[in-house]
Amino acid sequence: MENRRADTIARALEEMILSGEFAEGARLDEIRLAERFGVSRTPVREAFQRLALTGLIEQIPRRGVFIRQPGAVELMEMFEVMAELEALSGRLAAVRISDGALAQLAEANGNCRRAVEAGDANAYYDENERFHHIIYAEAGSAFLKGEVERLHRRLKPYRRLQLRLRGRLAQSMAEHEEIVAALSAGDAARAAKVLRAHVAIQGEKFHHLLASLKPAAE
Amino acid sequence: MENRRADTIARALEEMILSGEFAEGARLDEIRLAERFGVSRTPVREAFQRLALTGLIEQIPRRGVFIRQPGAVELMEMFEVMAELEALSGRLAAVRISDGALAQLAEANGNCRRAVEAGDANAYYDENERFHHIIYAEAGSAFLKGEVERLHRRLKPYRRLQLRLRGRLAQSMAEHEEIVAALSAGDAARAAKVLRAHVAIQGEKFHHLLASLKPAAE
DNA sequence: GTCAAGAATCTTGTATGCAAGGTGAACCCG
DNA sequence: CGGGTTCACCTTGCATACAAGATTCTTGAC
Repeated sequence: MENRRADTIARALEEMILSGEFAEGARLDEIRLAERFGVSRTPVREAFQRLALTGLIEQIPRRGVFIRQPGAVELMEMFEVMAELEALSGRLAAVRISDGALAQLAEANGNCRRAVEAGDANAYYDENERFHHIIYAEAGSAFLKGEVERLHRRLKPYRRLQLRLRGRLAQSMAEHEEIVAALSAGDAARAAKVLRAHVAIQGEKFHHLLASLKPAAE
Repeated sequence: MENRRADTIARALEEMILSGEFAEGARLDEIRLAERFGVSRTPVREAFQRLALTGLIEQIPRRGVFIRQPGAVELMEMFEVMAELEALSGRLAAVRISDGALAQLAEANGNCRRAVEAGDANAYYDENERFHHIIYAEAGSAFLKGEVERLHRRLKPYRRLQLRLRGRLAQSMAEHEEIVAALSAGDAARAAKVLRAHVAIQGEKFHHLLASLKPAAE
């Protein structure tokens, strides 16, 4: 579906940006990146086009492309939209999920619990990823899956960050239990409600985190 | 924010595709399009990149780009997601909308009513556009606005089509009245519910339309 | 006559060259 | 000495040339 090198570069760049390799507002030098990847400017420029569409970078004509980290307000907005899409996923998955997927969900959740007990935020994070992706898939809507996964990727680093908040792991775990219960019961409304809250609270937590870090921000 | 010519071409191509200028599955010839627009292949290829991201075309490596019209199932899925985003817009707008915007909404709705009485589907369509865009804007979330407008554009031709269904205009009009009432009352839950139904029913109507047109489809 | 293999051609993907626009610095004038 | 203007350099945007892969047509063999 994708160009060979341009695709590779786009993914690599996305990874680099999301992992915080570049400072906010920094300019991305086409030539330097091309040299770094061992290609010409063309595939780098194509990668820029894609990342600009997803909002990771901003292209200013005749000026260049710049790293664009969303501010606290925009992040809240993104989590807000994410919450709705997750809620929809849950509502659909509640009536469509297979027994096998339910078992996988329980397994991922078990791994999550063990990670919480071990205080291993990274392990929790990984299994949490798996947990949510199962729900996306079981919603049975290819389009929704694409949209929600796109936003999921975009919010990845921020979700990870807020997991560090004290007590958030345990709370998140409890929410997961509720989600599994609702899905197992086939209770669409409850699954939607719980998932919406589960995601929305992440946005709020993150907002708190930001506010405590830089009081004069935004 | 955009490249000069590549942006122009992307918009022109989007318009051409959405207006049904190309057949389903047709290949888009870079060279021919470049000649048609009077530019080289480069900006055309950049435009392709963008359209591929929005799902309008599909790029197959070393094969070319092809028109990709969503099938009935995918359209339903898209309307389903759209319904959630509209519902969120309504829920937020209900508590944030200004008096001025409410007046504009009432005005657009009045124009809609006159269009219905005149049986003018096109006029209704235009004012309907305005009506929804006001709600998107009044939700007060730049990110949500971007997402919902993107989907709105994508679904444009299909929404237009289903308006031709007998009785749909009057029904849609009644739904608009309810939406205005909910927003005026500041009733977030009701606004969300009505808007969700208003959009979801469009997907269903469209499905019926397709089913009646080609019984052996999908 | 049909099927398969190979070559020619066409198309995409990448590299590089060139032009236009913008930024920054230096120089001139007040 | 400060501010404004101009010039030079740098970066992006576009065009074109080149390479690699895919398709199709032709040719040959069975």
